[in-house]
Amino acid sequence: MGRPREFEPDEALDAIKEAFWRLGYDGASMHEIEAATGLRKQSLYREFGDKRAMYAAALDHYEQNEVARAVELLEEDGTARRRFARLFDELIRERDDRGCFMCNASIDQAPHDAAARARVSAMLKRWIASFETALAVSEPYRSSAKSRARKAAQLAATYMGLRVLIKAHAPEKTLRAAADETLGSI
Amino acid sequence: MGRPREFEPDEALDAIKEAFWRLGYDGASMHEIEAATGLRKQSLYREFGDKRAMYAAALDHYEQNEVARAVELLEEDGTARRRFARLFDELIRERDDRGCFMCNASIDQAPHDAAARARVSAMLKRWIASFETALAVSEPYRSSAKSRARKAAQLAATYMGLRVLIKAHAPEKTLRAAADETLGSI
DNA sequence: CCTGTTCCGGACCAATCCGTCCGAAAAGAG
DNA sequence: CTCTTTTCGGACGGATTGGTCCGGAACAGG
Repeated sequence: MGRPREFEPDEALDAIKEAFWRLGYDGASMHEIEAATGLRKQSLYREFGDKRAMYAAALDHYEQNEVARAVELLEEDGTARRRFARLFDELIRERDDRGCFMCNASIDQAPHDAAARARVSAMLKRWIASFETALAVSEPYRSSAKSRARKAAQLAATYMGLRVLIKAHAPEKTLRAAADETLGSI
Repeated sequence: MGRPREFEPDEALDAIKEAFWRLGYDGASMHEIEAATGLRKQSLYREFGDKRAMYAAALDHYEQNEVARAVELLEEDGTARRRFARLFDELIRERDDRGCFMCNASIDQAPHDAAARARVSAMLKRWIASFETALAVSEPYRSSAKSRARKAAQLAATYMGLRVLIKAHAPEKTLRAAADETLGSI
């Protein structure tokens, strides 16, 4: 009974995520979010709560989509090196200047927002775990937990660093060099 | 003639930098900056202009101090590997959770602020150039410009990535592993 | 003394922010 | 039709923001 909701919550959340991702928490005013979603603020507040809750939901949405997609990419076939080459190649080819939403959140919101901090922390664990899983298909990483953990940590640092360099508009040659140098050591 | 200025501009700028570094551009209100510097807003506006100009000056101050200090650390004696080990060791030992002011700026201000973008870009170039200089004391990097550029790019990505991981409170073991893995390949 | 500059502290302003509330229209269920 | 719920659009409030301005006190040089 009652008038049915006219929007798709997941689509709205996707637009909210996009706004926060592109503009940051402070940069994305409720006015911007209204424009991005095409919804009025009451609809947004009723559906998601306040702005903080929208941000937390946006981070969750990022994990369930962008992060999950990268994890799947690492789970496709090929040697460990081949898998990471796919990940890094796509990263450099797209050169998404919104950066990594998780990295952005860790810098501009995690210090003030406990909910965001918890989500960043959980997402980071998932990243590193999936790096280890992808490494484990090849030697010596399958046999040696130590070399697996070390290489996963290095790859994680390189990945995050590349995303920062992309955001800072480093030349493609630098990005390629950094990626190739690390990929070659797998 | 006239009453003399009672504060040291460089000390004030240092406090301003600290506030922006710790809180971000939006998080550091003029009220916070007054508290951080111990000065009233008129003194600040007269000395530095508006808030944007203070942020730009803070970035310059960061380059002339923190970045310059790291560059000097890389110019001390030792093999290339030893030099970067010093840099990374200090990074991990301090685990400064303000993060890298340049990285922070590239994420939360560079997209909207052309002056900040230019400073980030210049600082990044300086970083990479100093990495190449430090590498050039050892073979094969002295002889091969190509391997020098590649390794410098990798080290830059690793360094930025480590700073993000530190900000995200990754466990020390992960940081150490990432640093050691890359240092070992120099 | 006089003049010029800075300092303090607060008043003030216009804008923006998040969030709530209202009224009227729309759309489904009973 | 009557309920109930959602949607729209805007008004509204309370807080905060960056920035200006003012008055009086402090401090220097002439």
